[in-house]
Amino acid sequence: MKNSFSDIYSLLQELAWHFGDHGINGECCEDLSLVEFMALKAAYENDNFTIQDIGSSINFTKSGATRIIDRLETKGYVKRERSLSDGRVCCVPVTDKGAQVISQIIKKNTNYVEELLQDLEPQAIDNIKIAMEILIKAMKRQDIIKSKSL
Amino acid sequence: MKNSFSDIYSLLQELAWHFGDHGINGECCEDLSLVEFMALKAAYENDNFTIQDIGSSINFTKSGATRIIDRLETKGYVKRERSLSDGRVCCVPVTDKGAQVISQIIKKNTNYVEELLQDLEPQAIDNIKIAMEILIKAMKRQDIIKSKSL
DNA sequence: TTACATTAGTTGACACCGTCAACCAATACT
DNA sequence: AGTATTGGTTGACGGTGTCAACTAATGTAA
Repeated sequence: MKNSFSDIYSLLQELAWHFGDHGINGECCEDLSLVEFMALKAAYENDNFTIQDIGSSINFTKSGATRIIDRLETKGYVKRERSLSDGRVCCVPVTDKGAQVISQIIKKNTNYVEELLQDLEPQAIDNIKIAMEILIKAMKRQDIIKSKSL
Repeated sequence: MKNSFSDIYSLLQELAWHFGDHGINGECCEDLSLVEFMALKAAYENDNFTIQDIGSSINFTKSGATRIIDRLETKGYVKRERSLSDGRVCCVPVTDKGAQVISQIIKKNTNYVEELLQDLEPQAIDNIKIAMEILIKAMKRQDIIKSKSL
């Protein structure tokens, strides 16, 4: 049983490496690094996300977040808009071009996953999905526990 | 069904992020970055691995590999040894200290996974393991196909 | 044996990237 | 009004991987 955990860890490690910075997602798409993609996705999925929100959602300092938004802005994927209710905060709406690039990346990677798994039984595919959902749920719960204990 | 693939992709993305450079493994252990850990692990698991072997196993150029080995060497985790049969190649044996740090990291992360999953039924844990093995097997097969088609 | 080609590894210059600390401007507190 | 706080930006910096040029060892062929 103990051994199962270490197997799972090493499998996770391998998966993470493959889908991380240095694997298929290193190039990600056109002109986005993985970090930039994650930031863009965060902005895309959360209306009125501020720069610091984006930073903390990807574990960066606020100056790091500023720099990433700089890059995304010069690439035309987001805009900076001062909040009307509070002149300090910057909201970062995603432009049409940004939304387009996001969905393009997601589509491409979804296709990749489909290629990977196409030969499996529907049942097996579902099992994979369920297994990963359980894992991620456990991960998130753990995060909450850790953040409380600080 | 199509939708399952996109779900799985996004779950994979999340997992990879969590276990990647910026998540729990960003700090990895003591004084190793994730990249360094992967290189050290590659050297550890393969006897007589050369510097370029290590580089290609983590998708780096040979000069990148040299730099990583530099760091691992100054930290005392590997040694450089010219091959006796070919004076050009460097083998990179892992020192005792290196082996120790590797097993320490693996242990720590195994514990983390155990913490995550301890409340699950043994059956569920096994399912997770099986699901991930299938995924990785598919991944590797795909890699081979891709490398052949180049 | 000499001359040329190839291969493993190293190094200097460089560009990219995220952090830190100092800073500015807007808002909140009293 | 005056001070403290907060969101965001910027300059300086250190860390890191690449590229191209290099050295040294090996292979090849006359």
